[in-house]
Amino acid sequence: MFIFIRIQDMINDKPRVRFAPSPTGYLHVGGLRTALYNYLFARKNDGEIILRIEDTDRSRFVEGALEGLLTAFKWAGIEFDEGPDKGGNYGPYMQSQRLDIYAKYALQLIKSGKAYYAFDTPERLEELRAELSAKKMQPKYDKHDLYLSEEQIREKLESGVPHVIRLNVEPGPKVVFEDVVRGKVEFDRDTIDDQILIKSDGYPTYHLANVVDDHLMKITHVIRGEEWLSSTPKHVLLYDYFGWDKPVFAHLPLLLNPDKSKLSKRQGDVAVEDYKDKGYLKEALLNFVALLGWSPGENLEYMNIEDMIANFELGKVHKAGAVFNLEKLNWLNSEHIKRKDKETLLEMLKNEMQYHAYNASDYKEDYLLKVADVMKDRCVFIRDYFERSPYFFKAPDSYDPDIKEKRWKENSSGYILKLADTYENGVGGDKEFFELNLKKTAESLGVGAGQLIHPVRLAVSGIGVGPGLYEILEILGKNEVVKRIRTAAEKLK
RNA sequence: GGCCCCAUGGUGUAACUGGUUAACACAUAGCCCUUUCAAGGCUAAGAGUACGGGUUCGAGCCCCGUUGGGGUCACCA
Repeated sequence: MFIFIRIQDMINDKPRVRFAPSPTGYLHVGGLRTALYNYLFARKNDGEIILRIEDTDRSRFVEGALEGLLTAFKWAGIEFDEGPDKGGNYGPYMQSQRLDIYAKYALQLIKSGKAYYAFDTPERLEELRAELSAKKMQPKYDKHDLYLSEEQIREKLESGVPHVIRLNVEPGPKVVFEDVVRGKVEFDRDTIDDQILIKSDGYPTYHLANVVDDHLMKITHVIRGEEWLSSTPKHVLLYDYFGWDKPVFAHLPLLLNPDKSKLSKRQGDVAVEDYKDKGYLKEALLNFVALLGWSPGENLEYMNIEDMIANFELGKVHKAGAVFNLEKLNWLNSEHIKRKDKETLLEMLKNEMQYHAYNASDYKEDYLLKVADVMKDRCVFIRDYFERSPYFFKAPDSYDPDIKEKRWKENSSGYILKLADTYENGVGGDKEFFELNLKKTAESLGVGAGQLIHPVRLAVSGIGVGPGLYEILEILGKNEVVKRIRTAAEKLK
């Protein structure tokens, strides 16, 4: 880390990082984590983060994919400094719009002998692969067309034989690079394939495009998932062939399924959108995903984005893959809800109402504010306001039979009716009023307060759990309380 | 299979450049609080750091090997 910072200082350049997804139509939570680390790194180090779309596979074109990505990032609150929607000085940021650039650099490589044309048919390549893997050898291109004469090449090109451009990996010393999270990583050159750089449709492959773009876009740190580690030597070779400075590499540990395989759709939700729809707060998702592979130490777990930026260090990223564990995400969600101020919660509550067939305008603002506040310690999701305390939004239309069985006695109707009268005739309406009068009534009835508390809870809420009874009564208000008690006394008789 | 990466309780992580009984959080169990349920507080159980060697006065931290897991080997990214 120190070395990197020094170099930054020397060339007086801010760190520039990028998130470079292929547009699959949705944002993967692993991608979110990668983007987040890039974002945290950029913000922490006063650098810039750009979004670049790696859409060089025409066969995988997905309509509206960019929009989906942008929407997810907007929801998550991750803002890029440059990108296809924002522009910037290093555009275009869609690789499909940079084809001429890649062609130019590929040609440069051909001229220097570091790349060559190849005219193999897919069938021949398939056979070659089959042959090699039958011999238990690494499937690798055999450099067949490297030895074509200039005449032959010109002839084929002129007659329009489909061709690709391949990287020419020559014998030499090991390819070595330093990874911020993993340290020194080395590969023997003969294990590196003559990767296709330009496909027969004229589009570049990832390997060429990302190296060219990272260089041209002045990317200083490449922070990406571990699945890229084994193709990094190809990239390193490209930088060397071009004579360019290499960026700093940091390969992040993978996000795993409970069975420790790479996090996949088959074993659960994988799109950011899914988590949003399930009711996770962006703060919680970000917080959770940040902790998968990184820890600020000092027992810090709950973090908002500012905390994360302040504490983030690439060097502290863990090496091993991390299992995506929903239980902790749930806990963080409740934790983030719990710490929201009630005004914020009110807005969230109002917004959520539409999904539960309620209308925010049917309730007074300060009423909802009290509800928001009193229930927040009991909610893992905002929808829990409706699932755990529906009685704040409508009078109970049924009563939990188990609670009735347990708490409702023969005399209950009479007792709570008497209490309703006391409430109705009393002066006041705060929780002390409800508590005092309940206790007085119990006393005059010669029974314990519990004989009233539990039936009243059932009467006003229909269930047996929730905030303190007197708080519920205060929020509901005297008239509603009296009404609900009388209704219940009748229905439960 | 080749290559590469990884390995601390069930899960996520901590343990300064090797230094006393391996720490925290989630989840689990119990207790306290609350005449409810949560939240909160307290406590418990749960790893001797995959295994085996080595270096060292001393190793979770360093070295070697083994095992296990993962990633990657496309005209996908």
